[in-house]
Amino acid sequence: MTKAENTTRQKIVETARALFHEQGYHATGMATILRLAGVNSGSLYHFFPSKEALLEAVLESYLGGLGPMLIDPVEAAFGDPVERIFGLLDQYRQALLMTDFSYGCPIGNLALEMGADDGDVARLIADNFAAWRDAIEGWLSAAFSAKDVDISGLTALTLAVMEGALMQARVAKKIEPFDEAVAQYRKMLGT
Amino acid sequence: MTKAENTTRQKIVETARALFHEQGYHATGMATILRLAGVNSGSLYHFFPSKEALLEAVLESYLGGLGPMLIDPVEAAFGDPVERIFGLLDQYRQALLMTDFSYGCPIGNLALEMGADDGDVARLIADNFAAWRDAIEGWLSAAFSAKDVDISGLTALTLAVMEGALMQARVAKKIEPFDEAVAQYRKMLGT
DNA sequence: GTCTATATTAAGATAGAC
DNA sequence: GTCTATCTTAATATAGAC
Repeated sequence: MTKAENTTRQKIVETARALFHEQGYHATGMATILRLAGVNSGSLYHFFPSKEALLEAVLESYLGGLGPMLIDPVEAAFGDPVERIFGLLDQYRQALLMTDFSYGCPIGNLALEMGADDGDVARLIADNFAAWRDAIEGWLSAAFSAKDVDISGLTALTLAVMEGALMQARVAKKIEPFDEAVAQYRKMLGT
Repeated sequence: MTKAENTTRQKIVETARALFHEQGYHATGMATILRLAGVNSGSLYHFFPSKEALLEAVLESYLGGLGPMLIDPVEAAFGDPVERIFGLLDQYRQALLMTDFSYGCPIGNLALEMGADDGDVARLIADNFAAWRDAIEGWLSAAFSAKDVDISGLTALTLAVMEGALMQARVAKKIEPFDEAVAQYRKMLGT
């Protein structure tokens, strides 16, 4: 994973990632992935023994991309830990607005669609959530460690607001529920 | 809908509701619904022209059941409007514990799985969310109307906590994230 | 690693007698 | 309204040459 990846494999994972995100896992057929990736069946199954294995690779790519794609840019843009949290929330907000409210959290979507799952997929989803938790918990610790604050609880609430506010705005096809929930959360943080 | 429903139709909707909830919509095959409902293909398609139409009936049943199945019992059990909110949250908590953390919000699950949808299904999901919003907003109004509180924003935050806390506990397969998020929310309400 | 062709099963849905 | 039988297409996956 450290050196440059095989181009074909990479193209397959990126195409699958986009389609799983837009349509969901079960609603996406292998044939569609093959067509959009411009790859033949034999190549895909050379790299991945099954559709589920491909999903696992997608989840690994989310895990690997969390830092470089989301956390690092936000940390570079904002020095204050609390503003980093709102910077992250604003990323979601912008994604909602740019996609006419069709954007959903890729991990949250898969988490709810794959609910019953109990194998590597479930573990990778949990790993992704744990990585998000760690980043947010780090910021909250930096901001509130000296005070009498339940950092772990505040982290759980923060993630709940992110996922729950996104879900509501997407369903209602308007930004208000997201903005309102975030505003209440900000007020609660007391900053 | 006011008189007693056809038994076969009812059985189909109930079976589909359970399977869609446990497995998701796309992961559930018509053959499985037919087998578990003990009904033949011809009967199902007599009542519902398509799988999507069946999903719409399921979503209508959730809408119709929200009051009798969830809101009314909670209102009967708790007089205080704030305790009604926590009574509702405790329903989710109990469901999580009783299902070994496989329980998910049926509407939330479908909302994220059906994201791209744009027809009757999306509208019915939005209607369900709106009905939840109305119930919670009513309780929050009763509790805080006299004070300087953004009732609409607090409603959005409440729903976000419900959905987001449930999602986290389900993914982590433990109750802590749910309890922590709810505790922070309660602290925030200042009651 | 990639190609074409194809196997196999399941999907959603329909036909037409009763 | 219900039955059995079946259609059609799509699904995931494989075979075997190159």
